[in-house]
Amino acid sequence: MADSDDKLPKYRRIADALKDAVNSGQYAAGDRLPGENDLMETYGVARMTARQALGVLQSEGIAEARKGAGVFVRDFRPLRRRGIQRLAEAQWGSGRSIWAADIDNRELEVDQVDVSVAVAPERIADTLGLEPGDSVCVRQRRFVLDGKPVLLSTSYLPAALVAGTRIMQEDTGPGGTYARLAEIDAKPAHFREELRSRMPTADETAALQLAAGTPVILICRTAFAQDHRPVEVNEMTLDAASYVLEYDFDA
Amino acid sequence: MADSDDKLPKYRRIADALKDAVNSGQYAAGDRLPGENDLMETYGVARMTARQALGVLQSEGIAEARKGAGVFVRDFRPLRRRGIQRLAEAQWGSGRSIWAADIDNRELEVDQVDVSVAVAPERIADTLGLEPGDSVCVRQRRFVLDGKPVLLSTSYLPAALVAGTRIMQEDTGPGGTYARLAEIDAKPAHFREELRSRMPTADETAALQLAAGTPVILICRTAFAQDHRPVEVNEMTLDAASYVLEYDFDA
DNA sequence: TAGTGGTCTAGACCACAGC
DNA sequence: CTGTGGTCTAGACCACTAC
Repeated sequence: MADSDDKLPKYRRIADALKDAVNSGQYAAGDRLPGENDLMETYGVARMTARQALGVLQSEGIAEARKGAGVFVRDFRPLRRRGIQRLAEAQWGSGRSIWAADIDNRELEVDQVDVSVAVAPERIADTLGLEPGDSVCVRQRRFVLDGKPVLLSTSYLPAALVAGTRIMQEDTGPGGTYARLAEIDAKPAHFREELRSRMPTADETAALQLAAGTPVILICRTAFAQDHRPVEVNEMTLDAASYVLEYDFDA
Repeated sequence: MADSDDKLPKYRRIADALKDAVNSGQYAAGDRLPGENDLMETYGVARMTARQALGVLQSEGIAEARKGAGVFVRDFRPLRRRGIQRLAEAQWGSGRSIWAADIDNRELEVDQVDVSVAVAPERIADTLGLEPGDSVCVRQRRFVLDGKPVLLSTSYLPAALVAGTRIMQEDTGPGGTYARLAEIDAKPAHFREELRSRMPTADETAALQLAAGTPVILICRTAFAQDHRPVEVNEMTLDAASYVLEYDFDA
């Protein structure tokens, strides 16, 4: 109701009607919506107009087109990421992975791993307090939930610091990178996370298999040792539809 | 270079060429990009195809169309919001607004204020531990930076708790709502912020004057008193292009 | 094979911006 | 006023999906 369509373009009215139908429960998550041909007939519009209406729902993240099959209502069951508890020393200090703190009885797996050494990009060198041209250990990973990629992570550590440690290997051992840093007198004591959100690039869309209308959340985390020296920068790219981020803190 | 266009659709190639030109600095923020007519001529394509190419840049938040004028490269200078320091008691305890912690020598102003009493929505009643049908004080505000709205905030407090206090007025006085809560034995001691990101609804697009291709960040903050009783829920909607969120914490 | 969405063309009229 | 983007039509061919 309240279809106060003064002079809304046709495609907006059709889109609004579809959205109302979805919100009213007429179509549930996973259901197929009326296709281009259906809309052309129902509303007496041209193909491009029906298409544009369906495009609105896709760009708002409400629906998802599957080639040759139809347009479907998207599901939305995000993972809860506890920003602070997950990095408490009790997590990795006890040999558990910090990623274990993310799962709500669902499986979060590492899908792709790549470890290499390279010259530090300028912004990383700045943050880590390195000289231009210094090398860093680069650890790239992709995380998959229920078969769908949800997170890309690229971690940078000063090569001079971590040379010869298990951090240079694909499997960093119990407690992960942070437990290993603790063993070489570089135990993380303080973290800073910076968050942004924007629409994905084509590369990100491919790597995370993102539906149209899904933003990404960028997290840049810097880990500092007790002496305030930065020891790691971790740049993450999250499928925004797959995550809720939580931060708990005192006044 | 590296235009490895195997079988990319025309509009994607045109879009990629434009993106390269933007990234290489050929077009700076605020510059006008080649219009539909220019692209039709340059690439020998139909109007809808040129249009689709420009649509890619807009939906990725790179460019912004202005009716009757052209398509322009968007500017991007986000505001830094320090999630934890800004809520430290030292902020509001000293009579300063928590919003003062957001500005980087730029003006953040309240644009619209509305204070009312209403029945608590179900999710709010749940979070605040109220019975269904209980009333809440609802404080709605819009914040503007450099003339552009960047943040919508709706704060809910139990009506029984704040009745008769300055929290029910538009101007809550020095230190704001939290300072007033402290005066009635409900001083916030702990906070939880939950973050999501998604594409905006039509209402949000209008209220925040969002360009196409701009996501919103949703923050739901719950404030707890010393005795762990929830005293406020604040739902915020941020223009994602206007904000960087920062959280600092110890291991 | 029939139907779906993805891409593309070649036109059209409109509202709005800037000169 | 001219040019811009916004909307819309009526066709077309393709690749893919499901049956």
